[in-house]
Amino acid sequence: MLFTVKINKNKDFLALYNKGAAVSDNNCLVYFRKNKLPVNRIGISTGKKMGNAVKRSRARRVIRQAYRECELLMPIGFDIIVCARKGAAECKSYEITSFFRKRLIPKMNDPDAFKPRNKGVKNHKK
RNA sequence: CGAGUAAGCUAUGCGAUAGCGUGAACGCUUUAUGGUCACGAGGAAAGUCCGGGCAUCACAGAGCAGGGUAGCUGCUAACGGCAGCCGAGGGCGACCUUAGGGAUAGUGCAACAGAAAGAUACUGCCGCCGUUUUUACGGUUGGUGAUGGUGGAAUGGCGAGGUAAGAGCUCACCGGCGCACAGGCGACUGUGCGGCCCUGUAAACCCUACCCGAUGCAACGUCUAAUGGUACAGUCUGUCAAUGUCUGCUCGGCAGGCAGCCUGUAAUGACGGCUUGAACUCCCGCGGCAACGGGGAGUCUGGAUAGAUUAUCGCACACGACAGAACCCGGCUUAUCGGCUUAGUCGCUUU
Repeated sequence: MLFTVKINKNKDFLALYNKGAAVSDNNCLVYFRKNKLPVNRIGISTGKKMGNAVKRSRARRVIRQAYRECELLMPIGFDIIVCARKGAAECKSYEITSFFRKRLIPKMNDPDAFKPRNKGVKNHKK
């Protein structure tokens, strides 16, 4: 992968869960956030809810393949975390690719993408 | 042909495009990197239930406690594994199952039922004595031992003899126990003799024999940036006398706590450990019933580190189960769509 580093620190994962913007469908849930670096950083999370080790590996591979296909289209300078959901083990990789293209990339390019989400959360609490 | 038994093999295949990890040589002044070639999950990789290797330690040693194993002989690095055999049980048979030491070392328990779950007693049977015509009733009495609806289990079973009534009291057969002899490395088997003391339970405590230090690769080792005196370690000095640790306890050993000075180290990251090993394949007029051992030739073919070993499409058919290495081996157990091979057994039909 050309412009991409892997995320392997629990600290980074927690920061994204709390402060990142999110997009989701049945197969996966994506958090993202600007990181002020010249590269993208990606992490893939497959929890035990997914199933056994074979299913989790399958989900991880499909997501990685989808990311690879979309990589050149993405803006640079983001942290991204993809959490696999139950559908990810059975679906084809182009399903996730199209999800990335139609939903995720437009939002990443939108400068106001994650401001409204934070406000929205606060408003719900009030 | 059908039914059944045992052992073993296999684990969708092929192609196209794109991509990932490791290694090799090549290209480039070097780095970055580039294309090329080779290789890249399993029979259970799983559960983590046993056994080892390897590593570390505040490991002297002894005893007790604790844990494990439990027919015999062998195999093995070792085992709770495997092989062969013995005993017991099941099947017409091929064959299968077996947590299979000790109940005369001791203690405990045996609900309900039943007279009784150690045995003394009660009830019964018979003798004797007394009362009485007999029957029957009674006894500070003697003998006897299993008749007593039960129960998982009742003093070996069953038959005959025997007797006042009975009883292994005697006898035949069967079963158990002990001793002797014979066979076997041994578990054990066979034969003979003997007397009848011997309820079950040890996945109840316990006894006997043998074995066991703890922790696991996030073990452990090497190198290193920055900061600050934060944490840890060490020497020395002063002071305190309680504590920690060696699986638990005892003896015993080892280490001390606090303050000050000085010296050093660690956190982070990288690399090693990390894959050549009790390895795999083939062969032998090799040894052994076998597990296994010996010899010869050849191969080396996962080593990731947020974790590579794939994604998408097409074709074929029997429409694809369970399932993904994380230090490495030997087993066990559990999950599993199907397909195939070999060797015995029983039954039927035909010749």
